[in-house]
Amino acid sequence: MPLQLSVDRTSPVPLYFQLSQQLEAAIERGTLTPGSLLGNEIDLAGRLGLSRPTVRQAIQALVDKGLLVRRRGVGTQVVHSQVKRPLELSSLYDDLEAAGQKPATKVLRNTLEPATAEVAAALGVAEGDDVHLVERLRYAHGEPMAQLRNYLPTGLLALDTPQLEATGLYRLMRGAGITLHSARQSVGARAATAAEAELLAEAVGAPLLTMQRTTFDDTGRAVEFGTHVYRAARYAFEFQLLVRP
Amino acid sequence: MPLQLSVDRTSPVPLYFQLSQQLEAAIERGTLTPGSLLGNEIDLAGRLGLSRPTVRQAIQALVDKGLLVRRRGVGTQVVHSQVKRPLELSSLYDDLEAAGQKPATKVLRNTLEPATAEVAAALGVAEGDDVHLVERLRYAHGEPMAQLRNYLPTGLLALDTPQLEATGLYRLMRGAGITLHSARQSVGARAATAAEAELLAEAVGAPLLTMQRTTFDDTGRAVEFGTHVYRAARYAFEFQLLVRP
DNA sequence: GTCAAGAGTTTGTCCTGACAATCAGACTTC
DNA sequence: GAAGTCTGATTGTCAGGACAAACTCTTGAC
Repeated sequence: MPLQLSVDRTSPVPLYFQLSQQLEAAIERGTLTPGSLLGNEIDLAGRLGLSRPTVRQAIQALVDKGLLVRRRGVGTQVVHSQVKRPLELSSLYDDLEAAGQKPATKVLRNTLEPATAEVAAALGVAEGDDVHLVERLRYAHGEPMAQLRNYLPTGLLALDTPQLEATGLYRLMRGAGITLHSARQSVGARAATAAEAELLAEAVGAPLLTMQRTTFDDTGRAVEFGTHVYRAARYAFEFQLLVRP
Repeated sequence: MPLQLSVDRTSPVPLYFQLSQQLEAAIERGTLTPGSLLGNEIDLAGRLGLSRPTVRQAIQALVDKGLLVRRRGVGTQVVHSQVKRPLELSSLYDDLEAAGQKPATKVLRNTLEPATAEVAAALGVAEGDDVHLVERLRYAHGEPMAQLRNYLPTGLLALDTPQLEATGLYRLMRGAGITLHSARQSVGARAATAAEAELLAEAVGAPLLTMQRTTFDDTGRAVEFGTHVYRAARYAFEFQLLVRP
């Protein structure tokens, strides 16, 4: 009921964003319980000394995140469900780390190779052009988990093997000033080949989860193409998704 | 360059939505080419006889969809990449239909069953309570493609077998006035059991793609829990996802 | 020629105000 | 008692204006 909200007008952080974060924190903390009404926008604006559009912008951000639901004539309610996060472009590294499993990485290859037709098409370069190839084996709890093979255009990023073993590829890219925008993914399954079985300590023919992903930055340039193979017995993709209204 | 834009003020469709749809259509059609500037918001508003907030709302909708990128001091650009759609909560039926493969469905079971512990937990009902069980086999091009098993709480929807064979489950739910809000999914892989192999015309031990999904409506109520099995040789999940800034 | 400063452009944020559409509940009427 | 009807509450849409922040390009200085 108390629900302390306040904004700092001297801060460079936008007002709507401050409000949005405070509301999200209150939901996370349980101060705003699922199903509870938020109180109407006009009052809220008045109490905070903000205008209604600003308050609406803050609320809209949380509606887009799936945390709130608005109903005309009724009000804005906290959605009561196990919303975690609406599927981000996360790396396996981050996923594992978030799950509390300290991931380890072994770089198997880090070279320049001429692009095959498939890679060239995905990255938008000419066939035969040199591209970076990074092949890694990722472990969790000391067990091999996945074989990750990534292709990157040249001249985008310095790929340092020690760094690749210490963190994830996406972090390196973000750190290099590349703003990831979207990705096209394909998730399937197939039986393990002899080489894969050897590498992942599985039997030949064991089911593997496969993922192909092309990632684009905000200029539409393909910045990465990866074909990955996961041990199905050890890993599954978990995600939350929102229906866009 | 011409780019015919106009809004109909007598229409009940919101102005920002009319504009947003026209812009999206122009991008789809190729009239607005990737990388091209959209022209500044003030002018655009003036030319259309709209206010700037309305134009901004229209543009924002497309930015959220990943079709446009805004840059302060530069302008709004059409993102040039193969954006299709940012992963909707789509049913297999819709997916197949969109791919031009006429899907067929055979209902194997449509009964009431007591909920197991797993189903009860997913749907938020008591263990042993009756729930609907719908088991279907889905075909594409006359070939079996997937086994779909769905559990639904009672009293939500009339599950008519002929209707289930004619369309997808999600369409039925939407038609019954249920507004889908979010879903929690898990995608994995495993080897086919003897029963699954028989049903899907695969060999025992063949890799299968598995998906579990719990769907929630906008009140946070679980409205469906499904465990599905796809022939990995015939199907893969394809989707596009956006990085939320 | 190179680098820095400044001007102009464009989006980002925020305000005030107004009316419309929709929903829930109380009220009226039959 | 049941059905329709009205009323109040709340979000949805739209206008117009103002200033701030970030980017690009030109201009100027060295």
